[in-house]
Amino acid sequence: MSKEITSRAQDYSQWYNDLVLKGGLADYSAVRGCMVIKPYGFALWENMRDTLDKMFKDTGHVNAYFPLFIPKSFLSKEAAHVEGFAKECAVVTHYRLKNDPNGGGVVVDPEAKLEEELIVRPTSETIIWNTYKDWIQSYRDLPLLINQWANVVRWEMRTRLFLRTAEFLWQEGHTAHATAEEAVAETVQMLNVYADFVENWMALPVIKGVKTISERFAGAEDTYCIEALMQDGKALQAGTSHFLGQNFAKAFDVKFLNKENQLDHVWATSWGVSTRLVGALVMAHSDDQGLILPPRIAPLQVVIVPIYKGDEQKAKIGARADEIMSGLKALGIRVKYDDNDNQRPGWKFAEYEMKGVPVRITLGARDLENNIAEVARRDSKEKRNISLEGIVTYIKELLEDVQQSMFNKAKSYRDEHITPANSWDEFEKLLDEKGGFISAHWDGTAETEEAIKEKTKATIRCIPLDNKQEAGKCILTGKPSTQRVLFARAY
RNA sequence: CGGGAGGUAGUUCAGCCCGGUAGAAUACCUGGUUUGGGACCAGGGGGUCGCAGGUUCGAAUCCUGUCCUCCCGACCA
Repeated sequence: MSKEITSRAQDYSQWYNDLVLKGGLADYSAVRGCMVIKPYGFALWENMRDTLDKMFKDTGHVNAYFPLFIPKSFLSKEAAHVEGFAKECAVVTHYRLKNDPNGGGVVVDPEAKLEEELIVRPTSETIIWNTYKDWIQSYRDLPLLINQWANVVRWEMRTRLFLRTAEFLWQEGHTAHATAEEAVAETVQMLNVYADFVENWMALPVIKGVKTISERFAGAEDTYCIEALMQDGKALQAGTSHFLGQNFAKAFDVKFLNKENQLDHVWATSWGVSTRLVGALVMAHSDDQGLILPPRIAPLQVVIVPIYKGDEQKAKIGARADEIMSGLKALGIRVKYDDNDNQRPGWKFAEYEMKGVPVRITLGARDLENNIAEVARRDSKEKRNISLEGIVTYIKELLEDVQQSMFNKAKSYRDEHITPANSWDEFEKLLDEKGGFISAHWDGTAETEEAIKEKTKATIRCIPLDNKQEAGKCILTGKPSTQRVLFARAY
């Protein structure tokens, strides 16, 4: 069968690709580094997007949209920012094509060169702050709490479906505040929103923390992050929230009059999550049979597969399935009845397992006689015969249970893979043999961080929030340290 | 951007070394039998061999260029 999946043990990377492609989430495209998100994958993203969007609005944010193109000069206004993004920007230099005089189709019209080149946004801080300058005059205009859903382009050398593509979809929040304290509070609030979403909707436990200076967003004073752990023991940054200080306000001259009638630069934040979350979801939960999607964001939560001989049985089962469906739909459950004659039940079972549908109901003629249905859950593969009387309630509870089980499973895996290391030998051994997060002392210097990365490929993923303070010695240099930080190899 | 592998039917691949009418399995269409874990029989349709040049009487096959993908590295969300 062409739909077989490479096992995790055999080739983890290929397993991931197989899931994305054969699970129907995305396809490669004709454009280097760019993917086509297919309807099933997009439905998943839409569920994530809609949930997050509501959470943003519940915390007082509104949506807006800023241009795809950014004048080149904008990007150079904030030194650290341009440093961070210059190497991966797509640049528009011309605005017109013409027929090739040599007959080779169309060519760029050399006459149509832009006065100032346009950058395809890798992120929107610059164009947004250039705009905020006009929107903000006094403290009464603050805070300004805006989010945008958009695509961005970062010209990556090496791409992977969802995890790193040249173009990706995301949201970016950009807020302006009167005080540093308020901006920091916003940064932390949005980090908590992300953690809440990823844990409670994606069933994926995260560690909240702060990035070291070298891992910080280009142009930020502080970068907060949520870090998740994948099944191969590698960490994945699932979201970031930045306290930008007054860096962009100064670069774009955004000032406001405070209550004391004094002019001051505003304080900023930005925060984002992207379609990378889809990749995280796939890698964290799925198995060798296919995707396993958490019920709360699964495009399809329940599928009903009928088993029948002849039209008469099919009609009877169909009628009963309709009742179950309307019961489920009344509770807001996303359900599909698959009575397609072209595939046999066994094929459908395998297919919906591949696609990670959380719950399957099998309804056959034999079941109708006994007034039951077979209910199978995707996460544990457990099957159980359930009386048709209370099946709707049972399914509702089962979906909650699957959601919770998925989180618990991922959490115990994660917790088992946060390991303290107290010597360099132990540190290297853990990285190579166990993987996951390694909690170790670090002397706080960028040099040591870089040296460790050089030697082991492991980076400091974060300094956990509310980290325990304890005296110790740096894992590499032996210099004094006040706390442990989390190291890991990462995506 | 460096190293390696690859691109032939919707999909997975054979054919290429040694140039001579483009193949298999699966999927698809029709009819029939089936249906509790990826059904079976019979018939049928489908490919500018990634793209562009070149060599040749003749190119999927040889040569050059180019695009895309995968894996490994450097860089990064």
